[in-house]
Amino acid sequence: MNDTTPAARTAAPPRMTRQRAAVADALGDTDEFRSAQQLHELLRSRGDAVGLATVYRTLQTLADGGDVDVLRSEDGESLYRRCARREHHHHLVCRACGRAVEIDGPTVEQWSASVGAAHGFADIEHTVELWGTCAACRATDDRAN
Amino acid sequence: MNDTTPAARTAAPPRMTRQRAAVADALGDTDEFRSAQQLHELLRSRGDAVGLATVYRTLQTLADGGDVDVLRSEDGESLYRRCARREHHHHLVCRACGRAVEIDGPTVEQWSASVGAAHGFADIEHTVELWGTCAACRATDDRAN
DNA sequence: GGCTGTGTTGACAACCGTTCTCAACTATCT
DNA sequence: AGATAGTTGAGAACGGTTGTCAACACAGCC
Repeated sequence: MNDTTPAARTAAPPRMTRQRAAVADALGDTDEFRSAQQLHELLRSRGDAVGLATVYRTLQTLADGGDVDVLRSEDGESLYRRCARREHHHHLVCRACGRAVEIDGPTVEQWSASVGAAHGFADIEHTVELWGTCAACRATDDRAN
Repeated sequence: MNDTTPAARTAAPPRMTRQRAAVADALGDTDEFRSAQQLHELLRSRGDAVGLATVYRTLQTLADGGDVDVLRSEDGESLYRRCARREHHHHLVCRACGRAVEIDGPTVEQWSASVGAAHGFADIEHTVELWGTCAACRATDDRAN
């Protein structure tokens, strides 16, 4: 009943590949939330192409490990970004370019827990995201008009 | 330059049909958020079937008119429900059954506006939803174990 | 009541983001 | 170098949603 691997339970020793490095690198560059498809395209245009499926897989892995934050755009697309801090936080995101600022919802955590309890709900999670148009994008917009 | 219709600008006089009534009725029944597909199935099983496309269209119309609230489930599906109040509010939603309670985020409105302004963002909107498991669903769950 | 004309419907195709499949590939260990 | 097992990628499949368009049915009119 003894395992051949020392780590026993965890079946998968992760492996460093060009593709994973490329995706991680692309995320490291920016403070903007990016979709899987955008990243796929970005990598392709950079010259080190990575299969779309691999981009999705890698992002999912990174997200599971807490290395990147995921959120859903207003039309349901998943957006990814590497945030400065790993602790729970929220975002103020630009609808147009994806640029984001990490913010705290000071009272949100406690509030959500107590509201949940008050109504007999358990395992409370909360979604708190702010959307807006950043100054840079507004400038671009004005110029276009 | 005069129109044949009295209302001029608004090109579309809405028309009451069996289908629209059925969808509205199905929404009136419950305090649970339901997906378009669930409603479609519900109507079919009730005997007064409505085409899936029509369900989607009707829900969209109702949502645009502020007659139903829409939110995205954790896996991206759109969920609809007729809420008691039309004013802006948030929800505490059961992950399992969709049952929802309308809640206020007392300080959220002001907070989001000021955070947005502080970072030079305009047209701020916020997404604030609470997810949990309601008492009834926990009971069902326990019984299953 | 019947006519008529325009908003509405529904079966089906198309779309789009995402996940699955599986044979070829390659990082890693020996 | 060779063996092993995790990884990749092209393309198919999937699931929710929207578009298409000919048949249909409300609503006003005769």
